[in-house]
Amino acid sequence: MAGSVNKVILVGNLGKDPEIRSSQSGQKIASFSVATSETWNDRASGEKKERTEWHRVVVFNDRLADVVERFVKKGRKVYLEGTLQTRKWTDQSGQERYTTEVVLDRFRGELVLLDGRGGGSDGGESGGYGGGAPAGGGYGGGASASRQIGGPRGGAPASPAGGWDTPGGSDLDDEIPF
Amino acid sequence: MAGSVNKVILVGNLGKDPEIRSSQSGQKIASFSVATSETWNDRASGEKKERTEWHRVVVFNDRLADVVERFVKKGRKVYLEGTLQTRKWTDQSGQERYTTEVVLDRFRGELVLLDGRGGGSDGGESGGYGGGAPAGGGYGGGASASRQIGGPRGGAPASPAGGWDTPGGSDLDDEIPF
Amino acid sequence: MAGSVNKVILVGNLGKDPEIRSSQSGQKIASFSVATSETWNDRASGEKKERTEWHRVVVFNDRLADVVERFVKKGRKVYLEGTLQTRKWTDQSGQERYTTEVVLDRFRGELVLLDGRGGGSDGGESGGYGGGAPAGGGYGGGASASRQIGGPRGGAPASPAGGWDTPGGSDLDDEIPF
Amino acid sequence: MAGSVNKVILVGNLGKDPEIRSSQSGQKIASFSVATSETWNDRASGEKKERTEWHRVVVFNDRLADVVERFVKKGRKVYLEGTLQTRKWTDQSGQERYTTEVVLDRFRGELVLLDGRGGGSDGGESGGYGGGAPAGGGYGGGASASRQIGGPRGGAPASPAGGWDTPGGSDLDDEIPF
DNA sequence: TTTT
DNA sequence: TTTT
Repeated sequence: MAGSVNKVILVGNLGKDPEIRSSQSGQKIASFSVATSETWNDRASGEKKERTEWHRVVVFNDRLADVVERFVKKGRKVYLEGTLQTRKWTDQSGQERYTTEVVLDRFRGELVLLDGRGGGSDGGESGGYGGGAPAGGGYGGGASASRQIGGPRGGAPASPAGGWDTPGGSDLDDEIPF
Repeated sequence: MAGSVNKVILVGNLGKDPEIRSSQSGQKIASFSVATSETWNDRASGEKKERTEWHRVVVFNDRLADVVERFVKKGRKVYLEGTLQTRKWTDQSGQERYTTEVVLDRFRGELVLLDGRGGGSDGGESGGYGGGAPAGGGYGGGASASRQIGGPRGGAPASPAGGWDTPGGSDLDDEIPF
Repeated sequence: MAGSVNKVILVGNLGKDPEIRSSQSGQKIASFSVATSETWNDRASGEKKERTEWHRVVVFNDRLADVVERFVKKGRKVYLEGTLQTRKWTDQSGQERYTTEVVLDRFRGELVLLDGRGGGSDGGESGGYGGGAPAGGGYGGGASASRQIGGPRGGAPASPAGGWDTPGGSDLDDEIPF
Repeated sequence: MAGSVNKVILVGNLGKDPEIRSSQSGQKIASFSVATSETWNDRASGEKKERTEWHRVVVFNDRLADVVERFVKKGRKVYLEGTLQTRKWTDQSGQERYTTEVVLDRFRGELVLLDGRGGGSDGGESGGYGGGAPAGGGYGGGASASRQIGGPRGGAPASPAGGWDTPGGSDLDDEIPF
């Protein structure tokens, strides 16, 4: 169908450290669960209530999965954007099951780390994003599925301002042979 | 958890007419499935491929459910925004199952009708949004869960411009005793 | 026009403490600037570059403006959702000017506080969200424009699960006389 | 700043046909204005009111700009996603001015055509998306800034389901040497 | 004016 | 399983 949009935006915390595995072709895949929750005051009882929702997230994207592996830990808060996908599988008893996941793949998906704190209970976090500067990666806290080469956003952002604000100045395009 | 976001944005078409039912307390509930799809050219085979995803949508909101009942039909394209919720249920064989739905409720959710066409195969659509002007309802093609009273957006949008651009003019607040 | 969507989603940090003022009708209005930025490696020079964008945010919503006043300070990171609005005004020289703002109003807009840290350079922050528990307000870190009464999300979230997962159990509606 | 998000989502109609131009480096650039509007019933007067907002959109992305040039016409409804950017310029009188635009660039931005109708007043639209099937382009109504090569979504979407649902079947990765 |  |  032409003309559709399938987008999930979550801000939440990881319940556990991500699982990292590889596809048959060697692509890195990361998966983890993110909790979102909401609180409200029950009108009837006057009590404060809370409902937590767990979201299964799967990252089919080498670069993003690598970011996950290096910087995303249990307890960390992330902003992420992906698509909603339901897959069918068969359980041990032969029954068909369905699982809905938030998928970040090669083409769509964004991941932003939202806190600089350590990743939760594992004090042993080393080289993680939260521990200081990324270990020589230039990872700046945000990553999208846009491109594979050249870092997080992989080049220069659209920056018309440059050229337009500086008449006579060189067009940004000249500087970015993309 | 403080500080979380749970948001789904879909643009897609309904596979069937919505189902309308009532809760025990008399609240109107609407549910329907929305298809999103994406096409791509398979690199290996050179073939054009398509993948369709079906999303289960549930509307727990009297006013929005009413909009759904009146204007949303099979085949129609909608923009909608809701939250992702997974609920547990037990199937006939006593097994636990999980179903993930996009929920629009009293507090969050938006629904926008995106085409003026008839709603698909049912030629008998009468008084529907797609058939021309809404039949005396003032429904303007967009509806949010923000409020129950006063129509789709229930009053006036924030319009500081008015007051600021027209010094001396009456503050919009004066007109909207909310 | 029926069928339109106007939505801005930002995650960024406040450059200064918010300004709080009142409309003629006594409504509280909060405004502040949020910075978003992106970094990339310039392909030509190999240098790391950064571009910061400043967004003007205005909150026309008593309850949300109150949350801003109490918990949102310089340096804090927020998630917010609003609509894009451009207003015309006349400068001192009589020239027409336009300013584009992200507006959270009575009907639309969401604000989520994303860090628990102190609010930046002003060590004098007192009673702020970042400093510990909100001072007797029950503010849970997230707030939407959905309702005025009853707290952040003002009641109970849609929770069909309850009723459905517990056959024979009372409908949630019974518990939430909303 | 690490950890920020700058996102605009619009669904609206074009006020005029887009303008297409080229950067100094030969990159195609498209720009157009999109109207969103909201209607509400004024509580005081009982009148129906409407407020239309115009958004300036600029596409710095060869492929997307090409899609705009071919399929996006006056009156058409589009879903688009971009980033908010304000640029400074100097008017004829030497005064500094600011203009805020929604930017779709090489790295971020999405564009989805939402109606199959003709593009408005120009009855002469030929070969346009709205006139039926795209004229041999494989453009399927949605386009993102994700990649330059290989069509709209440029390959295969993440499709773990395939491999997982069909044990023994070939991993999708095998088919997509990306 | 923020942040990393 | 997270977080506040």
